[in-house]
Amino acid sequence: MRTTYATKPREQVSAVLRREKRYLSAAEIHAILRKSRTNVSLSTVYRTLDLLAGKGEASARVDERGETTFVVCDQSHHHHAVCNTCGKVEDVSCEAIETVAHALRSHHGFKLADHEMEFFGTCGACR
Amino acid sequence: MRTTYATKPREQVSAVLRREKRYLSAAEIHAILRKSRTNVSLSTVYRTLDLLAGKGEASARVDERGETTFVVCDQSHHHHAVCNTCGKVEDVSCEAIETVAHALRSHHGFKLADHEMEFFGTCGACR
DNA sequence: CCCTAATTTGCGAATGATTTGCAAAATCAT
DNA sequence: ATGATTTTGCAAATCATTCGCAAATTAGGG
Ligand SMILES: [Zn+2]
Ligand SMILES: [Zn+2]
Ligand SMILES: [Zn+2]
Ligand SMILES: [Zn+2]
Repeated sequence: MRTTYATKPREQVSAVLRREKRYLSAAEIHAILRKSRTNVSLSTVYRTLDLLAGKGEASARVDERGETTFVVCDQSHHHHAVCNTCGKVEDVSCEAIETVAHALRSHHGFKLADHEMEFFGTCGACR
Repeated sequence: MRTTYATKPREQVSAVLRREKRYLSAAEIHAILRKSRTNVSLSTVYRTLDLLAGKGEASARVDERGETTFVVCDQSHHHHAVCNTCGKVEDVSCEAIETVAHALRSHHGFKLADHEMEFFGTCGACR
């Protein structure tokens, strides 16, 4: 039978993501856990991140250095506004896509199936 | 003095991108060149791609396998519509962002500075 | 509780894409 | 052509991520 265990290491990785609310790499999460004397192996961090991403509880993004980073994430369709200063990520609802879909179809003959969107700027707290 | 030479290998890598008009990894470009008996080392393909991306003549994207891929690209701000069937990439002008910027500011207190957007679907030729 | 089966962990080794160092080859301005 | 400068190719080094496997944990009865 294929069940998934709720283990301590998994909860600890997940807790870091929920607390930080910003994109973190496996190595960063591993370092954060270490600092609080919580020993979770890097492999387990990687495996847990894959798990969370698979369940849609986290979403991934490759940063400029080529490292894959993760952030806790709403299950429903939405996009991310990332603060350039503090790194915090806010969920943003997806509107205006209907308009774009229509323009794509009529101007390019392109039938839109999916899309990705991400915003960068300065969040309210950092201004 | 810091000049850039227009060399044969660079032109050959660039030509592949201009001809294919789809996202290609360094390895794929290397393979395509090989097939046409054009010998350019993989290192040079990598270095040329970095160069093109730096000049804004190509834009990069990490595919689902984690490989960085490149496509020839207009210098001006725009987005990409990628065909799920043939892979061809079309440049799409950026509209509707004014609306989004305004909503981000009023609903989230977020000051938009930059954004990324990418579309996936079926192009006119593939329907 | 205690036991067993199923799943997960941690470690170190393997992988695979990208980078780097350096001598030889190519390019460019004179 | 000539010499200074930049680029190339190759092999070795990096570095994030994945894997294999024995030991440790978890879930669920009995
Ligand atoms: Zn902020
Ligand atoms: Zn959307
Ligand atoms: Zn197509
Ligand atoms: Zn835009």
